[in-house]
Amino acid sequence: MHSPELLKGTLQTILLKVLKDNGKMYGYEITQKVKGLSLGRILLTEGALYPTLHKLEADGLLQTETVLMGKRVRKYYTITVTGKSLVKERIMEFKDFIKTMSAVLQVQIA
Amino acid sequence: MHSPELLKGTLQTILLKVLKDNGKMYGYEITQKVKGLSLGRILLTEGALYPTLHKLEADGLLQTETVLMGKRVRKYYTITVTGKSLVKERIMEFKDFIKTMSAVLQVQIA
DNA sequence: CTTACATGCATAATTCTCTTATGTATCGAT
DNA sequence: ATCGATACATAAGAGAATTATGCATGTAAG
Repeated sequence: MHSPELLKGTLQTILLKVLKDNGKMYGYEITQKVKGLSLGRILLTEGALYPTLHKLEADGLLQTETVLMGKRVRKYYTITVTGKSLVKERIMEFKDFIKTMSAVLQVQIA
Repeated sequence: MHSPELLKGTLQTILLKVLKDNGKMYGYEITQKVKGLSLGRILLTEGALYPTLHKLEADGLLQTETVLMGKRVRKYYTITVTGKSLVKERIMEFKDFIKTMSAVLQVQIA
């Protein structure tokens, strides 16, 4: 994983986006999906993941559904309508951020 | 200014890069330069700027020179050789970060 | 002439977000 | 039976920023 400092502030956006694209998912599944999409570069830690999921739920951006798989508990998360509109906004902000940073650092993107 | 969360972790890189490109500069001058490059989107606060400059100096990435302008003190910063090689690395990391995030968020850059 | 804004540096208290550590527990493979 | 993967959760601590505060000079407007 590359310098994790940069990830700060992007976790919520990542979670919302992955849930928007993939429908119902549970925590561990999300970590694996993000690991895959990032080619192993983003490894979500549980200490960051679960509190953030809880916060997003408390804020009404995610809904949960607890399911028993055999003897194991699984908590499925689904994005809400509010969450969907927020993720759109966040991604636009992220693109704008990249544009701004590229100008400041004088780097060529893509 | 857009959501400042994203800026986290990029401040050191911004300062080093601006000093690398512009030679000797003082704190306030840096804030104005960054404001210009970012078209007013990145407004560095003093509470973040000065402690970070001090840290970069303590780490041997910047050198200082204090000058009296009339009755006012100005502290000029210059990037060191170590600083120059670090900023190169940091910018590469940043580009990699953008690439990774673009893959995760499924957004088109450029 | 005084008030406000820009220039210029600095530190302290607080907040936010994440890492690291810890705890609990199930499942499958060796 | 033991280890690694699966699965959730919280607490303590670190790091990097914001916000607030303090000090001081220069300059333009009213």
